Amino acid sequence: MEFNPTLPIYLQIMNHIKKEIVTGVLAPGERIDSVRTLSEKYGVNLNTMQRAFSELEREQVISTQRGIGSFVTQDTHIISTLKTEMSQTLINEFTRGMKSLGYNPNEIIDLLRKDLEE
Amino acid sequence: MEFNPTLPIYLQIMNHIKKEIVTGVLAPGERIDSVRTLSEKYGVNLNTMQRAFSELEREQVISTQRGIGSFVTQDTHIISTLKTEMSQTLINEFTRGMKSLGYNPNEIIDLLRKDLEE
Amino acid sequence: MEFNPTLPIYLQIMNHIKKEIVTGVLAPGERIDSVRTLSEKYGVNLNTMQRAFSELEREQVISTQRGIGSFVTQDTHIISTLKTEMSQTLINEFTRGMKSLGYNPNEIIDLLRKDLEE
Amino acid sequence: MEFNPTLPIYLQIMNHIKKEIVTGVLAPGERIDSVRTLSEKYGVNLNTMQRAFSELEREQVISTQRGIGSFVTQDTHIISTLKTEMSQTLINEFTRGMKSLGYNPNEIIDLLRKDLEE
DNA sequence: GTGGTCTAGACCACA
DNA sequence: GTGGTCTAGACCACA
Repeated sequence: MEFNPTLPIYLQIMNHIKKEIVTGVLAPGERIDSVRTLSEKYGVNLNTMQRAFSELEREQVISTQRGIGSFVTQDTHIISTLKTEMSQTLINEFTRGMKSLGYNPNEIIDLLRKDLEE
Repeated sequence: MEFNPTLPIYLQIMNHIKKEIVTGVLAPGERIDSVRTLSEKYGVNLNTMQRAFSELEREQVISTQRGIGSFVTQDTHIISTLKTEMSQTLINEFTRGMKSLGYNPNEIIDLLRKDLEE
Repeated sequence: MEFNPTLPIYLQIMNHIKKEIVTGVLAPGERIDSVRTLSEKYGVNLNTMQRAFSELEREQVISTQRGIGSFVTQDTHIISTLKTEMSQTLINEFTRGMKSLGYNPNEIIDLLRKDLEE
Repeated sequence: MEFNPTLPIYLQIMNHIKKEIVTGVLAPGERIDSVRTLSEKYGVNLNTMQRAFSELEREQVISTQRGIGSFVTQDTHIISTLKTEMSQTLINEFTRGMKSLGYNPNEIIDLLRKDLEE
């Protein structure tokens, strides 16, 4: 059995920023705090924050302009795709876990519905 | 922002054993491998495995008889409660995540249903 | 006027490795020296070499297996595309330079032909 | 492997001025801005600009008269030789690069011709 | 100020 | 052994 290692910090930061974009905390086109500012805010090394940013840029979620700063994408299609991807990941983790406990699809939906109706 | 630390290994082991009990891999009343055997099998320190066992015993999921061994509880009520607890944890994580993405209960159920119908 | 900065070392290393792949010095599927070995061979920091590798992997030119090593892609289509891209870059630099000196296409071709016939 | 260091700034400036002479932006015999003026325009140290000028003078591309200023050579033979030298440098870089990618002379000419015909 | 690159060195998971 | 992550800190180009 292999034990769960911690999700790398840069990935946790990426997820956090993505969530802020998907939920509108960070609006399309909005300027994001500088890597310096955020590295202090998150309490991580500058390089770690830069890695998060460069990966987010590679995924076209943000765009960076040297000497100016980084900005949330203005492409709402990318943002909606992001939301779908992130929800799909949650769904997959959930259904995989429930199935490994022995629940079938109908039971999973019933349990979820009961929980949400409370 | 705080980062997710790794879940302590003894808790990961506990969850793994609980899952085996809930899904019937380990039957009610069945003898469990010794702490020593399992610590080698999982590649963890003996103390770590002992901690997992003592916690499981405290939760009445297993019972240990000195000089004889450890056994899965025969109380099926405890086992079914265990299953409910574990599924509830998954449900909570899932709904919390989906809500933080901005989905409302109806949307969550719809997305899950579509996913499970595939 | 802006002055040419040095091409980042990790890009120079990427180009060097790409050239070895395109020319067959590194065969498809062949194992590449470890990042440690190469960082010593090239006299650069381990992190710089890792950056070169991770970018090459992102471009699917090499594939990396944790704990084992990195390998040249076996996809010959990727390799031939790589060759085309690299030659196109050289062609663009050349024609841009010649045109800025005042040569027209026919003159450029003539000069090149005379040079190559020597 | 040795890495490409940045071309010294005075050489970059020399090339830039040579290109302006070869392409006629600076006509034969035309007066060139003073070292002082140009060092500010290029944003470089006065000494750097002086070095560029003294090298250009050594190559007889410009001539300087104390107290009056610097002038582009009136010798069109020198200018045409300059053009040939600069194009030869581009040709050498290009053919060396293409050959190191594995192309033979005929292929190089074909690729260039196709590119220029577009 | 801003982001980009690089070094030096540590610790980790995996095989 | 192998690659992956992270920190601390330096220097750079660009605006």
